[in-house]
Amino acid sequence: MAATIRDVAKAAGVTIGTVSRALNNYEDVNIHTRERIQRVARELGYRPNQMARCLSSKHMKRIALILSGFLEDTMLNDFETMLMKGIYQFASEHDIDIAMYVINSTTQLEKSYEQLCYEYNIAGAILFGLKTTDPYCEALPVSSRPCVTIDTELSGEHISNVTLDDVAAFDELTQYLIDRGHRNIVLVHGRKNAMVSMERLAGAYQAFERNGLKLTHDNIIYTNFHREEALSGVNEYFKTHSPDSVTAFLCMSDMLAIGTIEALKAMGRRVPEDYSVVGYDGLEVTNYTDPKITTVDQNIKQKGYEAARLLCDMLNGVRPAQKLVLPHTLVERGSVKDLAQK
Amino acid sequence: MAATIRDVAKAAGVTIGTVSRALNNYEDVNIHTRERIQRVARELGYRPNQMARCLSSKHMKRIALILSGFLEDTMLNDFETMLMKGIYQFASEHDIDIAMYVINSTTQLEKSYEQLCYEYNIAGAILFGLKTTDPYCEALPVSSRPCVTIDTELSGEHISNVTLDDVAAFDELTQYLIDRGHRNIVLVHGRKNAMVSMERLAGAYQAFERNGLKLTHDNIIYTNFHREEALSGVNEYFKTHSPDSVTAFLCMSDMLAIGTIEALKAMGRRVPEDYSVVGYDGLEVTNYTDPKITTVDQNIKQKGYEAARLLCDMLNGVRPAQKLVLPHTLVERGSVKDLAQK
DNA sequence: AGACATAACAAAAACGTTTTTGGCGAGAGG
DNA sequence: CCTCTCGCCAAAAACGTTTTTGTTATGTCT
Repeated sequence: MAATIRDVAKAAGVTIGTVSRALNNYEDVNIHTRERIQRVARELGYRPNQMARCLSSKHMKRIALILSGFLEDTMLNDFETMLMKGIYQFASEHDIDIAMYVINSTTQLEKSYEQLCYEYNIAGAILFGLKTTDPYCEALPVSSRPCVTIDTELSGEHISNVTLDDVAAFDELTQYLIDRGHRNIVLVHGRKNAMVSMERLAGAYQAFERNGLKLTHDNIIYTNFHREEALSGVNEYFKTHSPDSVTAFLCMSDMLAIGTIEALKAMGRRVPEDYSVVGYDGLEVTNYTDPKITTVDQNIKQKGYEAARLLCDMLNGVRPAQKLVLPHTLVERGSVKDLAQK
Repeated sequence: MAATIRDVAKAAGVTIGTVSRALNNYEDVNIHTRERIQRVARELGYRPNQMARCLSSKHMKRIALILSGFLEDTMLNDFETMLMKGIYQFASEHDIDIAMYVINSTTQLEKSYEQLCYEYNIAGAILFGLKTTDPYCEALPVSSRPCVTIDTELSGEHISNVTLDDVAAFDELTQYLIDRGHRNIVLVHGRKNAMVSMERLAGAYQAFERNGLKLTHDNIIYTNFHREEALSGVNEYFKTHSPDSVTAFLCMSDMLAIGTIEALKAMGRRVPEDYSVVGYDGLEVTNYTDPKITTVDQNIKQKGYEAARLLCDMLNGVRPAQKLVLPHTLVERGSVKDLAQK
């Protein structure tokens, strides 16, 4: 059986309170005693039980990563994984441990945010995957626990958001196509009521307007972010439109771009020679397709890292709640043809 | 503040002990009292604090997922994610919660397996990513805690393994190529000392032998499982071999297949028309490449699910430690040409 | 009727920490 | 010499549960 604090106390000839204060580097324990205790603890291989720790202590609570919709098959594994890598990267660098909980819209109804936090002694949380209609979106702003939402805009005294400027990024992506001579652009749209879709639409609209182009229902293909829908959507599109009515496809996600390219190839068209396609997200997979897809990298791993840092800073009171907008990166690969270039 | 067991006790006019036994459905509490307590608990939104719970109770401990090497950039994100999905799937179905810990070879030295388990009240664990040289590989067999290793063969009284028959699967994959008329096959090899590489090599060797083919260093390209190494490896290969000295590339992983295809394409060759390529793992990404890659699906999600189930069964004493070999699936896609077919 | 089992709960111990409060001796200031 | 502070540590309370042990009333058997 592993050593407890009591074993250390007995071996060092002090009480458990002194051991605790010695190991936590309190001031009021003599330097010699402290060192003796630390030596004994090391010799016994003592490690404080974390359960007991955060039970007793007021401020030794845990930080959590709460993932919503993780189990639903969105095909976007990369997102959560990258996020987790960023978060655990920070955690390992700062020797903190984070607890992960997977929830969904249903479990949010069964167990409130406060209940969840209380149940697991959660001092602060990072939340990802929240839909605007989710119950937790109402609970977070009124909670006294600091939290950081990723890709979800929520305001409150103790809420920070880590996002990127989706509007600007998508504007930039659209402009990128326009700059390369594309005037007839079809937008492959994501889930209609999703916040991200709305923002990206706004970005596209903004760029279209600025360049005197029109964005109408006629040149939008609607999907729910699934690859297959882009595939069938593109096929549908060409049933009512001539092949040369469009030169580029502006997709709201990489997966949609993959579906679009697949459809075009199946029709015997080449990318980017016949049609240009751009994606959005910066998934690893865009490196492995043919052609490699030009996309906007969301730097999701960095998002995770920054979210973790922000949360810890908030918990330590060294940084106020804030809205952090991370930079995005337009990654030029090989799926776009420059029409201007002769 | 959330309700504690004391609040429930007071509101129901009983002691906390009775509340605990009532909520945990013990026999020795009157049916009426029990129902009253449960009603009060519901009204107060009471949820037992899990930290306190597993501190006090002997058998209310936690099950853990211990991931080694998660933060190292292996580009195999899909693996861990799929695994986690399987595990959390089981967890959500059975209302148990699992704690995740990410470690690596270094942290294994700093904190022993037993210390880790004691520190976090872990009753049993699922381990993934263990290298054969890792310290935990010696600790697990002598531990009294049940555990399940995934893709790592370890024997011990309380150790189960969930694996697939790598040898047979790779044999089957090799035979698949041979059956389609391929005689000149180049093996794209993974990390040399890795267990999985050795097993897959054995499978390939076995199939080669059976068909009277020779597997020599001359037709093996060595890599460390990285895509770039396959890419450069294939280029190197053709510097010393004529283009028609080979018809198929047998890759030990999907990533290697992706790199191989990329190299071939860059040389102006077509897949599968000029060269056939097969992968191994069944990553989602093999669906998005061009051509889609024929591969062996490891059913990693199911591995996670079964591992979780097995561990729980072991903890509940309803299933002994065992070596579980899950089925694999050869997935035919479009990266192999049938030479026999005219 | 007396001994004894049983149902149903109360009371208290235990889990392993952190934190608060108490106490004692030594040195300092008046 | 008396008090006051302070360094240092012991003692005990607290965290929120589960589990063990005790107790009381009620019934059952001989």
